[in-house]
Formats: sequence, C-alpha cells, structure tokens
Amino acid sequence: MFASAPTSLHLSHQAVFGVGAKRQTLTRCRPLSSSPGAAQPANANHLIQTLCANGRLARAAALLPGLPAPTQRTYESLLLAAARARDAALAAAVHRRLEADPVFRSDPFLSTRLIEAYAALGALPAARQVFDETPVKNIFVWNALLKALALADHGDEALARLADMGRLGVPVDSYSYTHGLKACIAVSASHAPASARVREVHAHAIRRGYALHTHVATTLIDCYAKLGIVRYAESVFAAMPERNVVSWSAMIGCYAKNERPADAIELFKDMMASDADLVPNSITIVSVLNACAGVNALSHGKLLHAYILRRGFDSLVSVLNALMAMYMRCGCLEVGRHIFKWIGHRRDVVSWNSLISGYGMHGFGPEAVQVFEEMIHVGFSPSIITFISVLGACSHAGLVNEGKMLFESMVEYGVTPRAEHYACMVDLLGRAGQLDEAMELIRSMHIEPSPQVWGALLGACRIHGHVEYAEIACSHLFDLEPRNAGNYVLLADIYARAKLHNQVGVLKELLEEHALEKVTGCSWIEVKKKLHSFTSVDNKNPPVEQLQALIGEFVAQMKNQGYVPDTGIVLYDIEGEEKERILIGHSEKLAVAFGLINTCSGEVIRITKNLRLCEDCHSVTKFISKFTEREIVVRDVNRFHHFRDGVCSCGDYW
DNA sequence: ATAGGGTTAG
Repeated sequence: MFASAPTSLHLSHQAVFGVGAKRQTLTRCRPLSSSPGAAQPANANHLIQTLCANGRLARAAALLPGLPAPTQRTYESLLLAAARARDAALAAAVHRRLEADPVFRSDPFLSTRLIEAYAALGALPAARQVFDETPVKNIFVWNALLKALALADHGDEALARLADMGRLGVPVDSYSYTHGLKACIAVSASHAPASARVREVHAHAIRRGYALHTHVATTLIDCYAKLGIVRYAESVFAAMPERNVVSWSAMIGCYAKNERPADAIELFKDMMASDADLVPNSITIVSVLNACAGVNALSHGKLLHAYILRRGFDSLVSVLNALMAMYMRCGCLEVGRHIFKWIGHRRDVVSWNSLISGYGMHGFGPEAVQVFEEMIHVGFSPSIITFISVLGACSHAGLVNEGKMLFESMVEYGVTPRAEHYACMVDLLGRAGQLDEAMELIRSMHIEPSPQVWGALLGACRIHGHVEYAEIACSHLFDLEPRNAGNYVLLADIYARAKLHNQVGVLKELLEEHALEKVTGCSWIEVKKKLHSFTSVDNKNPPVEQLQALIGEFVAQMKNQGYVPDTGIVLYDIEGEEKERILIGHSEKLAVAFGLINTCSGEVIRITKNLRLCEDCHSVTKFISKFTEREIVVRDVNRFHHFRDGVCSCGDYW
C-alpha cells in the first residue's frame, strides 16, 4: 500500500492537471517505477521540481546526478529555472545529463527548452549546437533557434534559417516571422542593412499569407518604426483587417519615436473613437503621454491624467513616471515634483532620472545635483541615463566643477563613460568657454568621438566665436554625417560673425551642391486645446502680417531703449532692413505674438521651438515679458526659458 | 509549449 503511494500520487497529479496524458502522446514517456527496488525516482523527481519552483537551484542540481530516471517534467523544471536564474552551469549540467539519457536525448520538446535556456543565457553557440543535434526538428525547435538569433541580434543568420525552412519544406508560422523580424532589426555588424532584411522577411510573409497576421503585422510596424521608415509602418497598419490595442499602440509608438508626436496623439484619438471595445492599456497611455510631452500638449496631457485616475492606472509606477515626465517637459516642474513625491517608496531609477532631468531642463542645476545625491543616499544605483541627466543639468546651469567631479566619479559607480557622457562634458566645458579643455577631453577619449561630441564642440564654438575649433569639429562632422545641413549652417554662421565672407560663400555652395535643406525653424503654441504652428519662412498667411506688425511695434519700443537687432547671423546677401524683417518673422516671435492676441491677460504663454532659441528672439521675448507683464515659457530643443519681468530663468546662459 | 506595443537622455 505505502510502497505504491508515490506512483499513484504521480498518476493522480497527471490526471488532475490533465497535462500528462497529452504530453505522453507528444513525446516518449519514461515508464514509471522501472525498478521496484528504487522507491526514489518518482519522489526525487517531485522533489527536484519543487526545489526548482522555489528557486533552490543548488539543491536541485545536487540531486540530479544521483537520479537514475529523470522525467521530462524534471528536465523542463531545471531548464526553466536555469534560464530564469541565469545559471549557466546548471543549464550545462542538465544538457550533459540529457545527452546521456537514452529516452530523452532526442526529445524535441526538451531541445526547445534547452535552446531557450541557452538563448536566455546569451550562449548562442550552445543553442545552435543543440539545434544541430536534434534529429527531428519540429516547428518549436526552429522557432526557439530563431528566438535565440533574435536575442543575439544575428539578423543575417535568421534570414538564412528562414530560407532553410523553405528549402526543407518546414512550414513557417507566425512565430517564425516575429522572431525572424526581431532578429533583422539589429544594427550590429552584418552584411545586409537592417531595412533590406526586414523588407525581405516582409516579402516572404506576404507570399505565405502571413503579412496581415496580427502579431506579424504588429512586429512589422515596430520594425519599420525602429528603422524610421514611417510610411511602411503606416501601410502595414492600414492593411490590417483586424487591429487590437497592441497594434494601435505600436503605430502610436511609431509616430512618437519618429518625431511625429502630433500624429501619435491624433491616432490615439482615432483609436478611442473607432471601437468601444478597444480599451487603451498602460503601454498605450505611456506612449501617448510621451507624445504629449513631445508637442508640449499640456491640455491633452491633463485629459490623460484624468483618464489615468479614473481607470486606476496610477497604481503603475511606469505610468506615473511617464505622467511626471510629461508635466515637466510641458513646463510644469512643480506638478512633476508633486507626482514624484506621490510615487513615494515605489519610485524606481526612472523616477529619479526623470526628476533630475526635469530640474536640469528648467535650469535648476544645484537641485538636480542634490536629487542625485539623495538618490545615492537612499541606495539607488545610478544608470547611464542618470549621469547623462545630471551632467546635462550641470551644463545648463554652468556648474563646471560639479560636472567634472560627477564625471570623474562615474567609475566608482561602475558606469563606464560613453560617448554620450563625453558629449555632455564637452557641452559643459564648451558653453562655459573652456574650449581648450573641451578639446583636450576629446583628444583624451579612448573611444571614437561620436557626432554628438563634435556637435557639442561646434555648438560651443558658435557661442564663443571660435573659428579654429569649429573647423576641426566640422572636418569630422562632414565626414560622419555629410547629410546634416545643420552643421554646415552652424559653421557658416560662425564664419559670418567672424566676417569671413568667402568661407560663408563656399559653405552655401556646398549646401546647394549636395541639395541639403536646413531644418526650418518652427514654433508652436496650444491655444484652446488646439496646436497652432508657425514657421519662419511662411509669411503668406494674412494673420502672420498682423503678428509681424505687433512684433514690429515692440521692436520699435526696444530701439528707443538702445536695442540693436542681431543681424549678424542672417546668411543671405541682403540689405540691413531686409535682415531685420527676417528677424521679425522668426517663428518664435510669431508664436509669442499669437499667444498675446489669443490668450487672456495673466495666462501663461507656453511656446515650443524645434531649434535652439536665437539671441534676438531671446532679447525680444525678455522685453515683451516686461512690457506686457506676461509670463512666457519657451521650450527649445535643449531646455526651458521662463521669461518674467524682463528676465529669463536661463540667466542668458544657454 | 513559443509571439506583438511603453517610460528616464544631451
């Protein structure tokens, strides 16, 4: 009676969960209680499985060698646990045991689990070996290999394996495509560019009738989003018959990632209007909040805030982090700080990073450093992004010594400085006028300086009129990013201010020769929940004339007080008066004028600009804030400027 | 048995 207990227990376990019988048909099954003398096997199998489930891997591993007959379930438990705990030694031990097992050595189910475990451990060669040694490769085995290739960013090999499947007549399924596509978008060293690989798999999926499968199509959208090919993502999305929250979220995320936040918000509205059963989840919310932050659409962000509270999404830290970041990026630092407090003990590194960068972008350098110190004090480990945030904050506030100390301290926290951190330091030193030190730092770099590093130097050269270093920076930038018109324009600007007109001409020819278009200055403002945007070149709209006239009146007032328009920067060969007219038409001034006309007195005017704020707009906006007694908050590409009573929060340092 | 979308950065 008692002797047979383990066996009957085992059987009833299978009967209760209803899995054993099914698995017996799928795979070979070891006969239960093969030797009557060993009451151990069934017991030991259960024990190992229990230990694995409770994370006690060392004990489970110790029992394995002495176990004469492990079951499929035992192997599976061990492999899942090894993958979860990143225990490479355990995975290898199970692998060895499995190879010596006459019953399970060729079992495709366990091969799949083994490949998955090796993939999770980053051991691609071992995963490949298991795959090669599996005699009967079912679709699960193939898909596990494709997943391993995706995790290891081996796009070309994934493509080759998909081709193998076709040649061998293995039917490819939707899982094969999703894994294959994920492998394709890797940018690591490979033969074919990522976009070519994705298009190849896309074409393959079309031929096999899988391109509209919900998971496959959603993955395609995400791939094209990551590659920046928005129109392909759009066409996949448009062709889908059946869209769910995930596909909508992927398309919204595509716009948000590719600098089209306004389209992301519009698509979210479409989603809400399209189907009552389509309910946004936390990921949708986070994407849309990010888009709101991107266009400074505070009123829409507030609507989402209300939605979050109504639906209980405020229980999720990720949502609160995104909400907090949205408020701060829309100019409401205080609200962001309040939400940070509200998150309380649930805050994670992202929350801390957000607060630091929030202070940074609003020019509160010392506060950002203080938050950094507090974060360390309460036991958080700073990440790569923490340092980018805090160094950026130092840069905006001109905290050179603090920045240097933080940069030096990075190694102590186990964070190796990357090009991004060097770019922050070059920016910090350069803005502060320490151009020689900035140059020295670049020369001391043990990694290749990125375009961002040279770009930071070039930006500093523009502020301080340093022609020599600007030329050095550009000699690299023209090589690294030949199609970036901004670099040519900056250098031309530096030459123009140095009155080197011949060189200005040379650069203008270069721009035309390569048909490079500079980014048009664009500013926008939200009035009555609607975004109104202005560009500098657009002076055909009748309302713009009215706005220019208003600015003209302010400028006339300012001239009486000794203001001289900053016409040194305009690159065209035109007369002084025409230059002034162009300055008056700068998009940021137009947006301010529009805000003055269309908002009530006392209301804060919030403007967003896609480029750095120019000196002339900065001076004029300071004047307007005093003259009209209006608070004006301008967000440019880098930071916030709070204009109040003729003074800007940046202290004219930006 | 396996799979799809998100947050912090200059």
